[in-house]
Amino acid sequence: MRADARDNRLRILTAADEVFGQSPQASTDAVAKLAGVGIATVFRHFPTKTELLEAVLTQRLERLRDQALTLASSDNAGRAFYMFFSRVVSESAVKLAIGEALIAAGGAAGEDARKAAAGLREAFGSLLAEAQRVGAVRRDAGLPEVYALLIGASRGATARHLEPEVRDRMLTLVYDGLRPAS
Amino acid sequence: MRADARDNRLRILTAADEVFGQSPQASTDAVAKLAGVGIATVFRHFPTKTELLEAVLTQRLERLRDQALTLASSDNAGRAFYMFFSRVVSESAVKLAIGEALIAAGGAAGEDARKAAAGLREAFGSLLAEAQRVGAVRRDAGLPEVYALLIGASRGATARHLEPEVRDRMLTLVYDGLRPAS
DNA sequence: GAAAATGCGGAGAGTTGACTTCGGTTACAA
DNA sequence: TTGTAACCGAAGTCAACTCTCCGCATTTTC
Repeated sequence: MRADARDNRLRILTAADEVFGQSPQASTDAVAKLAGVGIATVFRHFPTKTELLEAVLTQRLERLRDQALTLASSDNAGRAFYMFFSRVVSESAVKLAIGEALIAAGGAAGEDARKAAAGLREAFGSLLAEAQRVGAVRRDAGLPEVYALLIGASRGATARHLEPEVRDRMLTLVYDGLRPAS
Repeated sequence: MRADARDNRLRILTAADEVFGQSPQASTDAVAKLAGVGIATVFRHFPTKTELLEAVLTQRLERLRDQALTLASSDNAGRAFYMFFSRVVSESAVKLAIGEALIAAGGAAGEDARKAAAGLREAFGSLLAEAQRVGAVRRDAGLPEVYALLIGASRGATARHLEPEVRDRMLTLVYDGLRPAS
């Protein structure tokens, strides 16, 4: 692979992350413009728009998974769990919007994105299990519902440009529901 | 207004609710087909697609507000609050998707929809206040964060066709966070 | 330093969807 | 019953967007 090609691919991915982050239904033109390349170049690297969206989504999911894995090796499992939860809610809102655009556009998510999503879910599961083991999260809470709550909280926070204080108070409510009954 | 015109308008609204409920980005053609009228008829009643979406959304929001008001006159404020919360989460998933499509399409929501949304929020606020008065919901929870939680839970439930049992377990977590510390 | 191969960019083909036009039809009043 | 005004639907316009073709530039290799 030629050096300029690899370079362009990276530039396109970065630009796509930025553009789709702001509006997941932006046109491919917009991505090309921001990346400073022609439209054809974008389509050469990512034959369809769906594949481009998927690449961006996969990248974001993997980044989150890595953060979860890093936190999992922390010595305070409870803190790690709640910290990751908060981080996802405040930062990853965009990712979910992209995932939805992808599903809406291409029907089903591609193999890579699916695998990345499963990886993230698994990493989050480890975090949850550890937090439950040390008594920071109630034991009767299963991964499916906690994960749903994570996604919901993220999307609720995105929906209307929630102010940080309101978001934090909302998370307080969520966390109080997750803690073991004292 | 001629009788057939009023009739058609109603048929179009019903069809639009159905079509946009399944896929908010459906074409106007699809709505016309389901309503059994020509495309021009749809555009005569709703000059732009945005207005059609807004009409559907407004209708749904008002329906929800009416349900909230009905429940508010119940004699068990706590039960009324949690029942409404659950109902919104299980039923209104679609409405949020429509609202999002509207915002994505038209930029800002129209006047009618905005007013209907405010009405719903206010009705929900009454429900919350009553529930707090009788001690069914903790007093330090404000309307903004509880409303954000409502929206988030709804959207989390929509995101991935959540199974009913998982959804209920998620709501258990949310409700435990909302109850006063025992 | 030049040939060969590979990547690049802009113009355009093809499709999709919002919105309009116009001839024919139907509801309502006299 | 009949005139007319409003309404209806099919076909058409127009803009936007995804994806392709082809001449040109750049990198690589000897």
